Amino acid sequence: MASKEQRHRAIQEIISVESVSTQAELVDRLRGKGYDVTQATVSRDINELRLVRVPLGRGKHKYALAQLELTEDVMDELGRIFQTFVHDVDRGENLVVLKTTDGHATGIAFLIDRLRRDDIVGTLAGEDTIMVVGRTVAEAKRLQEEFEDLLA
Amino acid sequence: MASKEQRHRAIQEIISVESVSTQAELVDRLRGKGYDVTQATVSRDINELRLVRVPLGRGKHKYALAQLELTEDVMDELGRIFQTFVHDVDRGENLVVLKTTDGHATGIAFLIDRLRRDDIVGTLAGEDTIMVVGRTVAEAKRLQEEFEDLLA
DNA sequence: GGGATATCCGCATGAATATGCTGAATATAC
DNA sequence: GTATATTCAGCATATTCATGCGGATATCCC
Repeated sequence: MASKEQRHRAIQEIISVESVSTQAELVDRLRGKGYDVTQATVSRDINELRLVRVPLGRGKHKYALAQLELTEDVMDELGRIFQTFVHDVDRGENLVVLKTTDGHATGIAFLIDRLRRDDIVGTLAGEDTIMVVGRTVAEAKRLQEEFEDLLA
Repeated sequence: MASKEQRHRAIQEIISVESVSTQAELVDRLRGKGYDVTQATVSRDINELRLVRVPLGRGKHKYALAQLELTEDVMDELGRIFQTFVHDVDRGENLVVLKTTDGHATGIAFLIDRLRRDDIVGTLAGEDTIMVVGRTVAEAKRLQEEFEDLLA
């Protein structure tokens, strides 16, 4: 018997390949692949998979994979990680310097990069040090404060 | 008279601050701010703003700003990073092992974690090695293939 | 001004989605 | 084994959302 998990994968595959605009349509596609389910089940699947129905304008819609990283989430995660691995925040002009547990600088720098903030020009990571290059001194100052808040 | 554009701004502000789960609720909030509209209008606004209703599990939902990066993007980025830093992919049962340029394992492992894939139980990173724990051998096998494809 | 055209939005309703309830299947405990 | 709990999914329906239509107001051109 086709498991729920398999069906979930099938759904993700379908919506990432073709453009599905309603659950009824998704039911059709699933039936085509041998998953005989109803709209109710698909609705629950969509909930569990956290899929979103994105409006495309002119009344069109399509289902899409939920964005896994909302900026808030990244900040949340960054918060947790900061408390664990970051020991110190300092700054010289527009350069914010973070001291981390040995070996974790690169990982944290990756995460910071992923924020894609306009006020961050880029990051550079060594073994236990990250340099975050702010666009301006003022922006770096604000950044420093934000980072410090994460530590608190 | 309050313009449509102002109302659009108000909507974006509302949903980014509080958790709005239905259009009716959004109508209430808007009325509280002096925008006297009906659900129909809000529905049209949501379409124009391309807002999505994200399932949060247990039947809860909230409206959110359209998401800019879909999972595909993360995979794209992972692809670029893999080509630069990952040298080898191997596997023993349900453990996929990645060999990376020295010092980059942690960073890449962070990124893999962020995919939050159901088929990945977790990752463990050393200096130049990442172990990705697959949920099953079959899934790990598929993962290995995916990773290898990224290298190609 | 007045007619033509376009935008906006409410109403009513149709379309789409979510869910309470139930029974069946499966896992877990005894 | 049987008993008990949990998961799963269908049905019927409630809830939520989208939209055709028409009226109101605005805009432009003559």
